[in-house]
Amino acid sequence: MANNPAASPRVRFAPSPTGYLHIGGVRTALFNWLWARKMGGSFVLRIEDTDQERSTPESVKVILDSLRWLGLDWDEGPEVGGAHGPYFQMQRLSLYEKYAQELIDKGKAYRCYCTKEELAAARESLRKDNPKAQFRYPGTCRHRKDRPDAPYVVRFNMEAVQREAVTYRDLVFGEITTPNREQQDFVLLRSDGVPLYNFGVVIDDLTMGIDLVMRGRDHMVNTPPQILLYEALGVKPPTFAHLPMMLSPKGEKLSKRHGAVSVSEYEKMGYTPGAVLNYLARFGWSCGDQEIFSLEELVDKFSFESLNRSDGRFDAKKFADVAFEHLKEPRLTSDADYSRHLHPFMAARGLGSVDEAMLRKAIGTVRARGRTLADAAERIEFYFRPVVFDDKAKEKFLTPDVVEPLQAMIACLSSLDSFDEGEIEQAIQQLLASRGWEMKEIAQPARVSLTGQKVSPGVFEMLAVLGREESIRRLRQGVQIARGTAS
RNA sequence: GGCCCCAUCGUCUAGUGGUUAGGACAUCGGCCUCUCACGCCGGUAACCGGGGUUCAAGUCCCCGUGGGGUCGCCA
Repeated sequence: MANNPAASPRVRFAPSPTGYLHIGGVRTALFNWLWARKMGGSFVLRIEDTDQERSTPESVKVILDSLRWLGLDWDEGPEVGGAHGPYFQMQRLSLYEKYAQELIDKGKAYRCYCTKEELAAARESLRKDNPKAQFRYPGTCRHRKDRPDAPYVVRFNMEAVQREAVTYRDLVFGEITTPNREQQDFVLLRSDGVPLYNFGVVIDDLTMGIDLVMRGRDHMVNTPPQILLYEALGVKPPTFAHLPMMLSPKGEKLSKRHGAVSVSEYEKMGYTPGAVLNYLARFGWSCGDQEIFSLEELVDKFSFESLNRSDGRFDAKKFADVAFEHLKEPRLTSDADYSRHLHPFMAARGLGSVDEAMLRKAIGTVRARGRTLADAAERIEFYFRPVVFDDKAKEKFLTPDVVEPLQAMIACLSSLDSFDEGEIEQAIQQLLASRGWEMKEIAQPARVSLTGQKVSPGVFEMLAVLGREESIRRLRQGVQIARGTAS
């Protein structure tokens, strides 16, 4: 691309606090964050709370918490402050007022006294006369010289724009040209002085020194009027980069109808932040054939050249696989991180405090099995509580004929010097060889004794995690059941 | 409908004029094996259509077609 981004960019993520943090929004935030981190720039968080109908403080908290959980830290914004604050638009109203006045003074904007009702009526009558026509504000108040004592909005004056079209170079899509006849005298300030999206964004990006605006392609249509606004103010517009959209599996706009779309839902399902970010990063961006990335790798490898232009469809199965890959690989989720992320899921099962050293060893035995943290917690809990027997498992595998092998196993384990997995396996294999038994004969009885279930990690690795004392205790219990002397 | 954008397996994508069109997920076989997994091996599967340009086009151009975005005192 001819337009090179600045060396030390100032980028921003500007969500509106009207609900949860949408994964599409996370992807936008991620790409901005990656670029800032890679280039040593600044990632600014700004809250666009000008929709007073829908904005709530709870949503602000949810969004901030989600970003923190993901690890997308912001250099300036709510709670951390910064030199360009405040970072809530509703606290910047005087700024918008000031710039609006400047535009009015220059003849680039004007007060419009038309009421919503009048506009709605005009829209309606046009629709009746010519259903195909598109309503545009006719500029009724453009040249009014009087200043009635009535509510007004401030509108941009397209008449003051000389050029026929706006052309800009998008970092992803290349040169984009939009004819100005598509624009109209759009509203800058509402009658209550609160700015509309396009005006608020421009004034904030300008005053916050944002030099690269990276956002979803659904905003591409906002770029020309925003550029017109920068020009009317006599300043150079930032560079723009639009991202292809993430659509639903059916190709529609992604919404809650299509499953989980809020980050917190993935947190609850037991996906790690790294996995969420990984999946989202590979959506519209690629790096050769590599699929799995750590956050550090993403920072290192992100570039605009490898951003895609076409929209894609969200694929929950692929996402689930990425989540699993991250849990399997200690490089991506260390034992410490695994343990930390697993904690809430253990707590939910009443295991809020377990021995950390044992937990970490246990994690090693479920990494290749637990597809989510929730799943892992379920698979791991037997280590930390008395055995709960599955009736069918007990009936099928703890029968009188397994008493002897189980007892031999107990004796064998009792005689070991150390109790690590390798040594256990070696000793048991020797036992099997000497008696002419096969592993498959004793594996299920041992497994059911140790876990109560038919499905579990490998017998040797479980013994090593449980330790000699607990292992023998559970095996003895198995023997008792097999003998029929216990139920 | 106007304007803007996009177009490689079902999905995410590699590919920057010359490839048996590669990888991943999903799917289907098989192997490994103490259960379940992991892992490994292999199969099915794609350049939207039509015109150009070129010795040569998935790659460049044009036109269709299809899909998406957007047309508020929402963001």
